[in-house]
Amino acid sequence: MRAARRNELAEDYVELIAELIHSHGEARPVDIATRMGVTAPTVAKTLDRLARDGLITRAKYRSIFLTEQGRALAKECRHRHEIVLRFLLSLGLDAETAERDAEGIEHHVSERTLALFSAFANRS
Amino acid sequence: MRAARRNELAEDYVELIAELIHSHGEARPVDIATRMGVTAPTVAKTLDRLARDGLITRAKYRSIFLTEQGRALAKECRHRHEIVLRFLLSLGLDAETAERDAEGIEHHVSERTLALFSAFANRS
DNA sequence: GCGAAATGTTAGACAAGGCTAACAATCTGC
DNA sequence: GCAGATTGTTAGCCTTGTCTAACATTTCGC
Repeated sequence: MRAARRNELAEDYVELIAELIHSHGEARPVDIATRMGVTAPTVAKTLDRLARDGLITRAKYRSIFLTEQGRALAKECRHRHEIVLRFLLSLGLDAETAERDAEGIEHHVSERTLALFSAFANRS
Repeated sequence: MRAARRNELAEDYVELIAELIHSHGEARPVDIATRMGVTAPTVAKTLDRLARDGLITRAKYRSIFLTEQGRALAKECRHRHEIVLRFLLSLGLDAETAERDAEGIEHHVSERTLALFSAFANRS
């Protein structure tokens, strides 16, 4: 039973939804589409999957809410993202590249690696 | 025109094929299936796509060859993989976790980050 | 050198993640 | 408070990546 593999897309959506709610007060599909660089129907279909998987709740033509589970995932993702980002910056990477790379890397670091990243960023 | 996004699966296959050719003298679907943890038909279909994309050549019931383009990609991937792996090890990560994380991370590091990883591994 | 085992292929199903086209609802500025 | 703009949804298509079932070929042991 390997499984439990990270669903990167779900993590990115949930993280973004949390961020939109925080910064805009609500998460609307149009903003998600813009930020993710996909079309509105793609967002709609993906949101349906997230709802099916219990990460969000939504109603037709209404903005999106995170479930308890969604909030927990978003928090965990943000935490991982922060550590990877701080680590890359402390290595000397420019802010823009650090942000881009962090988004790719954050889904692939083990707990152990994350701990080392965190320690490195803190001590340097 | 964003595009040119890395095809992780293609990279993993090509890297593995190069490795199998190097270590076993040839790359056979059965070994690819084992190493990738997928079934034989999945490998067959993926190999067809790689052939379509000009990365490998193959003939029915024969082992697989990399094209010039495939070899170039394999070389580039191996190079990236090596750097990421050495970097993680030099950070103090255990070999097994380093190998696993490197496989995930190698597809997401920019040239710039790679250079920093390399420098860090060399100086420490 | 033949029959069984191993390997490879084909066919067909399915889910995810993407798109365009067409339509429906909501919001906004007079 | 209505018309037009914006936003959201639905339908339908496509590719990728995965599987199982069935069949074909090659290889190996004797």
